[in-house]
Amino acid sequence: MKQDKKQKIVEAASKLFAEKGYEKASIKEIAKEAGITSGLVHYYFQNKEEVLSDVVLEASHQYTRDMQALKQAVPEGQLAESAMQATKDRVQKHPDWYRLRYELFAIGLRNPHFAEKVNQIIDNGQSGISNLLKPMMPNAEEKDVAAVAAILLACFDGLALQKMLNPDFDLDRAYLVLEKMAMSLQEEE
Amino acid sequence: MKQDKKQKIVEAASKLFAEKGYEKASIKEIAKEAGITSGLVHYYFQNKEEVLSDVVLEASHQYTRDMQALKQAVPEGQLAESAMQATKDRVQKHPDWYRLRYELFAIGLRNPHFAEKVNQIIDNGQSGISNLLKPMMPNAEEKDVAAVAAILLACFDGLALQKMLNPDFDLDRAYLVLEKMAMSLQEEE
DNA sequence: TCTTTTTGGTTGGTTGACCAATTTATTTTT
DNA sequence: AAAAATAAATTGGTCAACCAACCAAAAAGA
Repeated sequence: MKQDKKQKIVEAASKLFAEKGYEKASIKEIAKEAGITSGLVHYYFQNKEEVLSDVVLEASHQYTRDMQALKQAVPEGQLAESAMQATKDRVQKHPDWYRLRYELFAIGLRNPHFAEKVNQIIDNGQSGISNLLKPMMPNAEEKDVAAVAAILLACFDGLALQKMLNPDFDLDRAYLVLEKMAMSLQEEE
Repeated sequence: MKQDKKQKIVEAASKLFAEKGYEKASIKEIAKEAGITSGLVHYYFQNKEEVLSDVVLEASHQYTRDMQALKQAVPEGQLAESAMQATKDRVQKHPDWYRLRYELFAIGLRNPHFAEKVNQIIDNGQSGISNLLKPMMPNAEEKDVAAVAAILLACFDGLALQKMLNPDFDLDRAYLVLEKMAMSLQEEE
């Protein structure tokens, strides 16, 4: 029950942070979106920053959950291909997810107090990708696998950004080229 | 003279938008940073959004200028390598530049009114990279060159983000791997 | 009854927009 | 070239709107 309302607040905040940005999303609005009053937000959270903290935490878990769900739903041979496809589809299906992501990136960059927390979101994604990558690069050093994961993650976010800012952007072709680049790396090892 | 003060406002706004974000950087503060009073900001700009517009415009020009300067300063053979190095160095030398960039990305994503303008910043970077790439991929279709440029740009931004959020991130290794990936693409064509 | 949850309204402070008045620069007239 | 007139630049402050934080009291639940 308590968790219920708290969860609703985090969800409402995530949505509004993505839509209007952290600063412009007021606590009253968040409360309204969650179907409660503003006072209750302060009952569960000391201040707005604490709400943001929980939003960041939730965002970092979400990707891990999705990744593990995929891992269990798809045979190992097609895992890399499916992950790539799923990531590409996510741009169209959950633009708010990326909007929130970029909002949090910006907050992390300008607020050292949150940099570490926002970094967890990236780390989560990176280690998820690394796990998929390891079986495909058996001879590579762990650090190189991490580097490739970092690069792929950067591409996923960056290409999503370009597609969202410019609907004419050819996301499919970009992913085709990206796959080619990734594959070439595999053969070389 | 008129341009002098206007330019100062844009510079001050760029700095503060990068440091505190668009919403939290007040017009009074921007004016103070520029060494004037808030009323003058409204003399040159109708509202805060117009200031942001000019900041975006200036940001999109800056990269082009830097790119062209590099093109004239470095022999053609080392151009790709130098551009890569310069981009890597920029993370350490001008973190504010990336902070502003991500702030603008977030604004563009949540504000359709600015999406197109922010997209210009990306397009500028992309076409700059494309020009460097073309001589290296003579047999590739133009669309593929653009795709590679989009991927590289995404990597530059994403890796910079990771380095800034986490100083322990091994940027050098990531760039090493990235170069390897880019090179493999060249050989294949 | 006693505690937890929830409300609704208050408060001190900040902000963007706006403007009347003053100063500085430019042009015109003598 | 000095003086007068006009235009441009700049100030300082006002104002309504908004917000985060807070709290006393009501409602719900145990």
